[in-house]
This record gives sequence, structure tokens and C-alpha cells, in this order.
Amino acid sequence: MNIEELKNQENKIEPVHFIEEIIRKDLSEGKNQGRLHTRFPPEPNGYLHIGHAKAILLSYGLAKKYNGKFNLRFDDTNPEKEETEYVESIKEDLRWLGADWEDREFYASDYFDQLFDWAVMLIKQGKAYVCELSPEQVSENRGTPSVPAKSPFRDRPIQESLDLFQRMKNGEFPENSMTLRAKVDLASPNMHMRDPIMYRIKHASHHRTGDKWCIYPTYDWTHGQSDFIEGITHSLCTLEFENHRPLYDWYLDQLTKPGDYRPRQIEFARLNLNYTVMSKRKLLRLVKEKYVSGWDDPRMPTVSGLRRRGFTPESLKIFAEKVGIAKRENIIDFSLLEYAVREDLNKKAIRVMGVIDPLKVVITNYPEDKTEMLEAVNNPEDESMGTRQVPFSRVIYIERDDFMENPSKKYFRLSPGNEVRLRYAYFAKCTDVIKNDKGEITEIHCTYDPESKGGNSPDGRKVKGTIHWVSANDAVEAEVRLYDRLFLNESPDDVEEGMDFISNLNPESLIIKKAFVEPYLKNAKPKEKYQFERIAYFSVDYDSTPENLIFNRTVTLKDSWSKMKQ
RNA sequence: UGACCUAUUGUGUAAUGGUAGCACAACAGACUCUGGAUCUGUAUGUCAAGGUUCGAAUCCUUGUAGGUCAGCCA
Repeated sequence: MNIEELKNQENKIEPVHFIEEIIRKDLSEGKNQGRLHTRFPPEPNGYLHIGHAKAILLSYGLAKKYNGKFNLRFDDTNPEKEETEYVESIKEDLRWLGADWEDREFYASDYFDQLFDWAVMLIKQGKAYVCELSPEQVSENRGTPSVPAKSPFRDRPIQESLDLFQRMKNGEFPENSMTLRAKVDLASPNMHMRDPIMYRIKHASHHRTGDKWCIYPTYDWTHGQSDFIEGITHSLCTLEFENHRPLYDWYLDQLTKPGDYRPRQIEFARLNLNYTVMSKRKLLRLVKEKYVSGWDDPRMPTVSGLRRRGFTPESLKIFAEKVGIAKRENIIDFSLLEYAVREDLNKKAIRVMGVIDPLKVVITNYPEDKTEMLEAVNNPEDESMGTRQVPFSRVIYIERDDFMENPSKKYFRLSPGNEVRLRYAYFAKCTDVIKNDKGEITEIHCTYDPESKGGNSPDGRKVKGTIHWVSANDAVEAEVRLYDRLFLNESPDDVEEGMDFISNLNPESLIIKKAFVEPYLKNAKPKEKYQFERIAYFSVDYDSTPENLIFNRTVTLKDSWSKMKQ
């Protein structure tokens, strides 16, 4: 490291968000034996989206950075909503993101026995009781924030509760007939503390425990205890659980003594992105009603959708880092996500030439039957990625956009009489414009300068524009799927009376076109990333084959020309 | 309506009582065999009002605005 770099190092103060600050403090004070242990607790009832990715990267990243551990724990306390299919997709997404839970794949349902024993203990201590109110009655008796709740069964004898709870477990009672409630505080201004329900009766089959149980613990009674069982030290979650924290702590108080190890819940603001929706309900609707092709449709903000679109784990890490961690509600610009993926792909993607909207060009002074190979750089950002050979011949395709019959002053591309560089090939000058009966341009005639082979003229003359091309005889046809934002409005829920977010869908979020690409791409494999020069980054789709190449547009290149035109 | 939380440029996020900075976006320019990348520059901000202090984005008070909670969902 030279002096300059050292200086930079010193001046660069690493920004530390409030959660990391807490962790550093806890670690330095030797709390919990100086351990750091985080977890990601998804409910297996849907696919992960980019908001989950932020949470995963946070919890895993912190554990990794401070030599801690990271658990994966499925929060499967509601047998009616959860499915094994989701367990698999969630694990795949985590692996892809690089979050390594090692051998610690847990399920809240693993703790049902322990949870039951602790519940019995609380009943014996007079801190929990069986309540025979129906769901409607519980709701009626809940009171309002300023009026205390009522609970007629809270003072029933311990033995009676013990007996009833055992019989609840044995399946003697129908659903909704009774619950186990913690005796906390009916008058608390925090509604979660008004004798919260710990167990409810559900005669449902669970994806892991089968028919063993007909009572299931609620989230509040499960989550903190699961953290405790696993030795979690910092339990990170989103803001809507803030009001649950006193209850989280109350339950833990019943199991621990002051000074003992205990997990701590810390909340941060969830991620929101404009031009998309994030709620499981809405995403599910897009899938079910076929507005998209599935959970992994490249327009979806799901981890699997982003992956298919061409995002890399690194690009999501860049994104998550730029977004930051704080407690205020936020709506992140979609452009930050685009920036993150460009940032990563710019360094990694092989450059190729492909023409999406072809215009035929005949190089009139180039030999009829000649084809020559020209050397092209694979990535100007990374010399180690080498070069490749690109065929050139008399008839080529260029982008229709790259020719203008009556150009404005600022237009650097091909126009009558104007000379441009054909990338990696030759200088070429437009001599004729051929049109059909309707006056539409059907082909362009050019002459080339044989002296300018490789893209530079020995006389040192400069051209302002460089355009891409493919040799017509050698071109390979490919399908390109041009993806754009799923919604037209940055707030999809911002709709007129009587409408919903569906009315804001962008009808042009997917446009499929045939393109001509250079033969180098003949063997492009699914998931490979390419930059079509001057156009966009593309990722080879899972369904792509050598006979039927499919490229998904991840994100366009920045385009200052299109801005200038406006 | 009660409790809890939040408020810094267009969007995010720092500044931990001492020069309001960074990123994205925007705009202007340089450079360029990608109108890409890179580089340089510009404009825009502390919710409001009081108070404490030599000094307040930061502490206090009161407002205002927004979020969360009254599922046997998580």
C-alpha cells in the first residue's frame, strides 16, 4: 500500500449503521460470552423477494463480518398456510445469495415439544390459563387502546387450566373453542400485552409434524423462544414487530434470569421499491392471474425473478449496501437497482455485437465472396478476458436507429455522406439510401476504407461515431426478451377510485424480438451474462438452447443520446 | 382515540453538541474504437415554533406529518 492509499484508508470512515453499532458495543462488553449469532426466519408460504434479500444479507453479512454464526429457521407455526415447495425455493435463493447456514437448518416446529413444556410450566406458575372465549368474543373483549380488555377465564384454577390444556393437546375440543393465553396485562396500552394467545386449536396436518399436534403455538410465543433455544444473540426483524418487542421480552423474562444469556430483538425499516409491488398477496395475484409467467418471471421483484432477469448475487449486495439500514420508512428508486447491476456486470460481462432492429447495409466496394475475421476485445474493463474473432463481409446488418437520412447536428451515427466506424472493422461512408414504393428505407449502400482495418485510419483521421454490426451471412438468429418495469406508475397502488394496482401494469414490460447476433454466441449457455455493445446487458434464459437462443434483457446501458433527443 | 416508532436535497443514507457529507438520480463539461465505462464540475436539504448552550440536524418542550398495533397470520 502506498502513501496515497494509506491516506485514503485513514480518511475513509466506514459508515456503521445503528444495528452494527449495537453489535459492536455488545461484543466489546462481552455480552453473551462475546458471541454474535443471527438468523433468518422465513415463513414457508411464498417466494423470497428483494426485501428478504436485504434482510438476509444484513443478518448473514453481520455474522460473517464479526465471526458469528447464521441460522436458517423456517417459522412454520401455521400448518394451514405452509408448503414444502416454498421451503425448497427459499433454500435455493439463500444459497444463491451466498448466505451459508452451514448445518443449522431449523424449523420452529422442531421446538413444539419444548414450547409445550414451557407452556405447562407457565400455567403452573399461574402465568397462563385456558380461555374459552370464541374468536369473536376475544375480539369483543379486547377493548380499545384506551379501554382495558376483559378476560373472564383468567382467574380460573391452575389445575383446571392444566387439565384443559392437556385435553386441547389430545384433540378433545373443536377449533376455535379455546386457547391458551398468557397472563400479562389486560390494561396495557400495548394491545399485544393484553393476555396474548399462546396456543390455538387447529385440526390440520403440518408439513413436517403431520398429525402429531392439534394445537399450534402462535408467532409471539414461538419466535423469541426459538431464538433462545438456538442461542441467537441479535434477532433482526422489520419495524412492524416493534410493538411486539415488550412481549418478546416478557416471554424471555419467564425463562431466564437477569444476567443470563438472552436474545435481543432489533427492528429496521423494510425495503420498498418504486415501480413494483412487494406484498406476498399481490405477487401471488400476479402469478395466479397470469400477468406474469410465474414466481421467477424476470419482471418480478422476487429473488428468483431477479436471478432469471440476470441480476447477480454481487449486484444485490451492492444494492443492499447502497440502500443502507435505518428505521425510517423508505421507497428506493428503481434506478438504484439498475445502477447496482450495471456496476457489477460492467466488470464481468463479455461484450458482443447483436442487432435487434436490423437494417441491411451493402459495402459496395468490398469483394462479393470474401469473409474475413477481425479481432474484438471481450471486455475493455478486464484485459484478462481476452479477445475473440468476429466475421466481416460485404453485407451486414446495423441497428435501424444508427442511420438517419436527415440527421440533426448532434447525430454522430451513419447518415448520407457521413463516415462512421464499424466497431473493430473499418471506416464506412454512406453513399446511397434505397427505399421501397412506400418510401421506407430498405437498405443502405456504403463504401469502406480498406486502410482503416481494425478501426483506425493510418492518416489519423477521426470519426465521431462508432456503431455495431453483424455480418449477414454469419449472423445467428436469437430471441431477445426486452424487459422493462412491471408498472407504469412509481406507486402501483396509486389508482383511481374503483381500480387496483393491476390497472397500472406496464403493457410494454415485455417485448419479444428477433435479433441477429454474432456467431460467437451460438453456444451461449443459460445464465451467462453478455453485454450487447451500445444496447444492454443480457442474460441467457434457462429455456435457451443452441437451436433457439433466448436472451433476457437485464438492464439497458445508460443512454445519454436518448436524453439528448428529448 | 392510547402506546410505540420515524422525520436531513428528487430518492436513500452519514454527521454521536463544533465546517451538513456520501451514493443514486438530474444538469454541465472532459475523455473515449461502446453516445458504455472513466474523470471533473453545478444546483437542490436539517418538518415547525419555542427553549438550553459560546455553539443545536443532534439535547428539552409543544406542535405538525407519516408509519405500526385492536388475527386464534407471520
